[in-house]
Amino acid sequence: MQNTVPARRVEERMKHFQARASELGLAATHQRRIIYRVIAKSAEHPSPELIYERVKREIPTISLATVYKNIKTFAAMGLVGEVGALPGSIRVDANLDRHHHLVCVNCKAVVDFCDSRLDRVRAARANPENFRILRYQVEALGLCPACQVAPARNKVRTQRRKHNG
Amino acid sequence: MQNTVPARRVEERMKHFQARASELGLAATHQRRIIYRVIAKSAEHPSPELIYERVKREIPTISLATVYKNIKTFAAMGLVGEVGALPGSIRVDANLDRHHHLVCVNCKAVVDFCDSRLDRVRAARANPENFRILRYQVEALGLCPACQVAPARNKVRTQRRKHNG
DNA sequence: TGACAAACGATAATATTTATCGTTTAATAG
DNA sequence: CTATTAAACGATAAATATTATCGTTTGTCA
Ligand SMILES: [Mn+2]
Ligand SMILES: [Mn+2]
Ligand SMILES: [Zn+2]
Ligand SMILES: [Zn+2]
Repeated sequence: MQNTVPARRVEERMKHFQARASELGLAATHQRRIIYRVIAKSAEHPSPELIYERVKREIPTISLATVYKNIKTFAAMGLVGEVGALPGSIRVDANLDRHHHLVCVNCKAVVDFCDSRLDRVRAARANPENFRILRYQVEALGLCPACQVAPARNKVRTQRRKHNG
Repeated sequence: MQNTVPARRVEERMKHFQARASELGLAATHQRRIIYRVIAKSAEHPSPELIYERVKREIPTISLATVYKNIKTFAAMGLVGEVGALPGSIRVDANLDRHHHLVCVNCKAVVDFCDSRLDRVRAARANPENFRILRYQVEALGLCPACQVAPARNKVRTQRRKHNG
């Protein structure tokens, strides 16, 4: 249930990452490659904390600060997206294609939702506040299959644990 | 520029709040009335911190914990909404009518966006993940008028300040 | 008006994110 | 290939955001 992205797609993303990083003058350090790969391999929109946990398996000396710094750097450069639909920690997205999200209001699972009709969403009238609208983002809020049968308990944990014994 | 709701509307909301609170067996304390009124008077989707600042003007001894506890209580009972479009602190919404939001990606301003076409947003196909979709939520991300001319600096502050001299 | 559950205020604890700073390392010029 | 150096890293403190705990106060209802 790790919601893994196909290896072929992961390699495509790694190639794109290396190419764009090079163009942007972003040093391709070992840490950055591992951090990005962890993000690219996951379809679950992982939190910084979860990314940190997984990167630590490959680089036990990695610092949480390094993970945060690089998530922010990647996001600022458009190499990853930040999903901010729920309160709590941010969720990171390697999928740069136009898409929307299914969000479980119970366990906070976030799943990609590709749908042509959602892509075409636009307001009927110009907004009276005169915002310059850059893009529309749709969230379909509801319950994931697991939470439909057992809506009581919350499955996703984003929190750090002091003692992980 | 306080983005104030008309007094008539505020009084309607207060009436509704009192009625629903009574129905729900929620004690109508002085603190709760003031906290709710602060939320009801604002159209800017204030953060808990901002609500706390304003409530303090009327109840200088109010605790930040009381403000948080009551925001959560109100939200759990459906008396207010929580807007979670941006990272950082949550934003509280007294407007319970069906509506969407304009969000400034620069200063994080959140403005109500009522639009019939957005209300009718639905996916073209059933979602392959079999979520039970409860509602669709649309955010129009862009730049508010102020940030279109001066996109550099961030105007909204949600943060506490240690020294407020 | 008194009893009691609920709510409050103070504050500690936890969770999330960013800043600081000394050390290490990737990039590149020679 | 090595020296230089700006960038990145790791450790950790600090800032910010939210929740929990607990003793005191207050609203509710008999
Ligand atoms: Mn996604
Ligand atoms: Mn609103
Ligand atoms: Zn769920
Ligand atoms: Zn703005």
